[in-house]
Amino acid sequence: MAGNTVISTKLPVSKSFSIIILLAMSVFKNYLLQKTSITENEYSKITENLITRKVSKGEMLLRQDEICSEVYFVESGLLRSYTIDHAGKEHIMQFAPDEWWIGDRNSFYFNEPSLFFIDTIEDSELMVLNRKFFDTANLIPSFSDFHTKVLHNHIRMLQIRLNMLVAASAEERYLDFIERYPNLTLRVPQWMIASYLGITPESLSRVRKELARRNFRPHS
Amino acid sequence: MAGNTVISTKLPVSKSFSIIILLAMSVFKNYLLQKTSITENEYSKITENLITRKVSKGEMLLRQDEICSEVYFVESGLLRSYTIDHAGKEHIMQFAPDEWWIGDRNSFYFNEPSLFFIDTIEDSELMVLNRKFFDTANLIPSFSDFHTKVLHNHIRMLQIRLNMLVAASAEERYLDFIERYPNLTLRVPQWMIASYLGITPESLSRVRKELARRNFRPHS
DNA sequence: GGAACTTCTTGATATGTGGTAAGAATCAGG
DNA sequence: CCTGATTCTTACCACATATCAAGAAGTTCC
Repeated sequence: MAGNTVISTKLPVSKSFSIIILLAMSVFKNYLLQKTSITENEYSKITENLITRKVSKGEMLLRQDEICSEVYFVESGLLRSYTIDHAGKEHIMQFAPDEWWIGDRNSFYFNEPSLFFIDTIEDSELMVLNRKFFDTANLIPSFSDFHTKVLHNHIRMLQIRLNMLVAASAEERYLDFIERYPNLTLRVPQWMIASYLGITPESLSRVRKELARRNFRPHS
Repeated sequence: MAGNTVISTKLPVSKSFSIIILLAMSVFKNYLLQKTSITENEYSKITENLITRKVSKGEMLLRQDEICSEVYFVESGLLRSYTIDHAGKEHIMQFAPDEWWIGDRNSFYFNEPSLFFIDTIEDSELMVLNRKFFDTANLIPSFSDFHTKVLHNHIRMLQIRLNMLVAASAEERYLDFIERYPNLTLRVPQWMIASYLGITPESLSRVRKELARRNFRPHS
């Protein structure tokens, strides 16, 4: 991966040092220690029975109507969750690149059949979080607070998307997407972006053509 | 209200007794004692500085770009939250009838400018919940757990709506709405339901006409 | 390196929902 | 109870996006 290449080039000592440290611990550990004030000890304790899982592109991790018994923290790679409607069409609910969480929170929390499918768009490494992890970790106030924050972030994302869907045109939604997720724009096939935006791939292609005609350049 | 009328009719002693108790305490107290395992003492403590607020139909409680510093628990009445797009059109995000919560959770939690407006559709009585209330109440594990549950419910509602918007036609969304919220269907003006569904009032009128033509009867 | 598949584009046409406008029905307030 | 305001309906036309179909470009894999 990119990180390894960086190591082998000459860097100021302090910087390469910190990168080594970062590689030495798991992405999840680094993430949690940074976002919360839990100690290394506490981290070891709550994660002692956890496993990371390598999944290759296209693997399915959750199907509609199954109970979601694991939430994933993406250490590397890219996942998506999506529904399939009665006409057999997919509708992407969420993308989850590095350092994002993915899972059907309702299914996980309420033990209900899941509304959606989850699979991988790229080869990925996941930290697999089960109910026991959340039960234990939530006893630590710092984690619990952070978890509440994650839930609020999720609500925000959903609200913004809902509002875009009812208030904005396909073109506006696309422009919003590439501004909000510039890296996803490059990593994700166009038809998936279309699905996320709630339009067909053909329509997105036309939107892009029209933007090109008007000489639109992203990030300029 | 309906409850008072019931009292004056003859009921088995135990039932009328419980109704009197219920009327004697605030709706919010009854709700919390029922949904959580907090004690009366704890309830008194966390609510000692709270006020209830009577608001008449049409009053605005939050405007776009303001910081949402209060979350409301609806004791009676009906509220809505909505955005206004660049063309000046309203898009209803949520209805909040009796025993629902309403507020901009992100604005409240992250201290950000709110995305939406909140006003009353009917004369209402609200329990006004401020940050201090949540800070104190969340120290009680039973409340904190329940609050997490409320957040998950909110996420579920948003996800289902998002999915309906991208996966279902206007007619399907309307049928889903009247099944999911039969009482709202009667209390809320049709143009607001249209707004909630993401269509124009004219379109909803046509959807209903078409359903009538096909002899559709709700709840049959 | 070529075959098979997937993705993206483009054109022609269809469909669902929107916009405008007008009238009917219903509601609210003095 | 009457008057004005709001809500709902209907008709006609417009427009955004969907659908279908075909071909081009790009990717994957043996």
